[in-house]
Amino acid sequence: METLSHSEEQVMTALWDCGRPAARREIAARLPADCRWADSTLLNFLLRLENKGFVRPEKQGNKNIYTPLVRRITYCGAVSAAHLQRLYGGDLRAMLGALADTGRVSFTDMERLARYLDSRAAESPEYDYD
Amino acid sequence: METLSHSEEQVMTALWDCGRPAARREIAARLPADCRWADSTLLNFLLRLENKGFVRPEKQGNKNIYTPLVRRITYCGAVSAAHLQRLYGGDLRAMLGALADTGRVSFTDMERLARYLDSRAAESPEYDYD
DNA sequence: TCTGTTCTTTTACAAACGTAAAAGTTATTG
DNA sequence: CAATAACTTTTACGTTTGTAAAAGAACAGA
Repeated sequence: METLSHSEEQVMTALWDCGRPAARREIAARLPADCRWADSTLLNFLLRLENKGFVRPEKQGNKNIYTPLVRRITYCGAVSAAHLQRLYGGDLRAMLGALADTGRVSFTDMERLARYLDSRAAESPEYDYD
Repeated sequence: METLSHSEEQVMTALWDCGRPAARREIAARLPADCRWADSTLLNFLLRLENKGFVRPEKQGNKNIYTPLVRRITYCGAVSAAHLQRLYGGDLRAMLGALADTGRVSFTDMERLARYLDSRAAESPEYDYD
């Protein structure tokens, strides 16, 4: 999958947050506060996203309505998998260890995660990809 | 912490893999196969890493010996935390869910992770940051 | 229909990145 | 010591990224 730059990803995230195809203004409204861009800036990112196959614009009057062509979970899964591979050779435990050892994730978080994994394991055998 | 570009990170990883301060040649030897760069390319990345405070070079004869100034786990923890925040708002379960739902992590991996978390929880209460 | 407003598209430009040639310096060896 | 080999430093250049002004198209109200 094509990779996104930081800004492109922020735009895409805002669009996903809209929950449905959205126009420029709606997307802008969902952007984090530190993204107070000129209109043309945002539209340029949307154009780059279109070229990368992440959105399809559709004219509606003089406005464009943008539809996401990649699902959020698909993108996030791919990016996280790449991250995991790049930094930890694919070892999940190593990643969690790093997060814990640098105080980025608390004991409580880890416990919650453990419980989540247990429940998932119990009720979702369809995730056995081995 | 200063962020690293992809290439800079690869160089840093190679240096970490050396396990001790290392010269250009040793670092080059640890680089992944797809990084067959000219000498000056690698040295340039090392210079950029120096400017970002990640390594300190020390002349030894006409060679430079590079010492890492940032520990691997510190860097990895920070990058993973940023990743987690950026894509999942800090929710570990969401990240694991995305990895599992896109088939990037198997049921067995998840089980292993759950066991790891349990053992960590049992024997390492010093990781309680709440 | 004229004109101001709202949108988009095109063009632009500086900074960061990937990559390496050229130039300069130190070591080595015949 | 002269010539060559090994290294590093400096300079360079095309691409991608962040950001927006300028230019062009469509709409809405007087």
